[in-house]
Amino acid sequence: MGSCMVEKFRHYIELSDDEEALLLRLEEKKVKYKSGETIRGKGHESEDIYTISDGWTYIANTIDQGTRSVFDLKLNGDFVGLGEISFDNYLYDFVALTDVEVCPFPKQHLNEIFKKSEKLNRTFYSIISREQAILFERLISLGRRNALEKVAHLILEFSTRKSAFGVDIEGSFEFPIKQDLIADMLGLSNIHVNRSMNELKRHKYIDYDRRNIQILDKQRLINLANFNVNFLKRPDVSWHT
Amino acid sequence: MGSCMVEKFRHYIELSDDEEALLLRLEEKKVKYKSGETIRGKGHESEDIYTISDGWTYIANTIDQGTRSVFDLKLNGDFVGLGEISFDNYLYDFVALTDVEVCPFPKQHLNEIFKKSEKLNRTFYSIISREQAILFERLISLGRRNALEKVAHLILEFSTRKSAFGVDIEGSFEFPIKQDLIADMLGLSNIHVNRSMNELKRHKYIDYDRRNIQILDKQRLINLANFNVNFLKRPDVSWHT
DNA sequence: CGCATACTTGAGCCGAATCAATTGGCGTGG
DNA sequence: CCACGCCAATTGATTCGGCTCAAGTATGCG
Repeated sequence: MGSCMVEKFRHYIELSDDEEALLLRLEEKKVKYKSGETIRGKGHESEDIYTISDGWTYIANTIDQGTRSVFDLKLNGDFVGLGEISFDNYLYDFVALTDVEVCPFPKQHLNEIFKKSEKLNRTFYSIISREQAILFERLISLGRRNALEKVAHLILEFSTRKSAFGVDIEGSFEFPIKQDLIADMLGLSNIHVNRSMNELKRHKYIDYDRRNIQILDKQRLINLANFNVNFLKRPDVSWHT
Repeated sequence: MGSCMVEKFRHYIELSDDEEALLLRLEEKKVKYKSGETIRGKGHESEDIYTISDGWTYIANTIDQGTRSVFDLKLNGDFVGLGEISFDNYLYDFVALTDVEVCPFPKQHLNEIFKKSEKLNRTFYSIISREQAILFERLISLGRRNALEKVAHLILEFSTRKSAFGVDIEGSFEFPIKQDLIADMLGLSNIHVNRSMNELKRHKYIDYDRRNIQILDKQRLINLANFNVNFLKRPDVSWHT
């Protein structure tokens, strides 16, 4: 099978052969990690950027042995480290949530890409742009939504992010995330996450079991969460035209 | 006086004459806004990126006539719109907090810069990188700090951001921000922000009046807020070497 | 001097945290 | 194939931080 990354870029732009080759180079090396392993710890010096080729990972910060903030999940086709590209040491932990396969590559490869392809350079700005939009929406959740809305919004966010490139079978999708992790993403306690998810289930917004979620009434969920359907849309890379 | 932007870039890198000219072009046009004016409303189509040449502004999102999220303040020398570069419409409001002077310039100017100077291109990645670090720290505040810690952290953040390029006179600095705005940055009510600030004052962490804050015991404040002194440090742009 | 816009303070309430069990699922080994 | 043990999910009781509502006080400005 072709590279997930190349496929993803093809959603944004047309790729020349040279450009495809440049991208393929980012995924030459593949490394596997087991669920729960820290791929790259906070403070660890690293010259590498990563691509997720299979599985789920997350970026987090732990203080005080017990309080953790989870900034984002990184899925198949996402980059990790782009936003920290100018820091010598990684500021946060990068952890395998499921068993994963990731592709580390040196930052220098990016410089080469930037140099050789204006179009790819712009696409990377787009990608960072989208990452920032996700963070902004998370800030809204954390600051101004209650627990039920937070959980609802998160579910919609990942439903959308998954279905962007995968299959969306009747709103049902894989969601192998422990409630503790959701709690640390949303600034809640795991217990309250549980209560909120059960309330969503009880009121027929969603249904779920240990590893799958099904959205039963998407529109009502969107209303509840005040979900902005645009913020995850495919970024535009042709602002030069 | 020279351009603030050029001066700021000089903190990061050496600039050739050509590069300086490219940057100066971004600040050719200057526009003034009065305190409270919306410089560029959410949803408004815009081809422009902005530079702040004087004053304070903020980026925010308002829903429901009463719930607002303020993502960040943008000060002298900051960019606005970089992170939204690939969206046709601005996703959020950009508002003048004090009387300000801003410099709008078309996105196309950036493409030219990226094309002509690898070094400047990398510097822009660095700038975005730092912006992201600020957002991550805000996520920690919103998710896992209590009101007192949130306020303490915010004060330290802006103290640091101001002193990076300005003068830091005995920890006292201008802080013309209404408590409502702090509340909407931290996900609190204005009333609770008030109580928290007064508690910080009562316990001699800080002193303040309507427009200035003075940090009385920086180390104690840093401990309270669990402030990471590194996250705002000058990003590195030489990751290619 | 008077109005408007913050800032301040108090009382009561509520959403979410914490503490404390209990249940259920699943992998492992006997 | 079942029993054990672990870990996540669930449920209940209680507490508490921060919100809301409601007044009152500065501060600045025309």
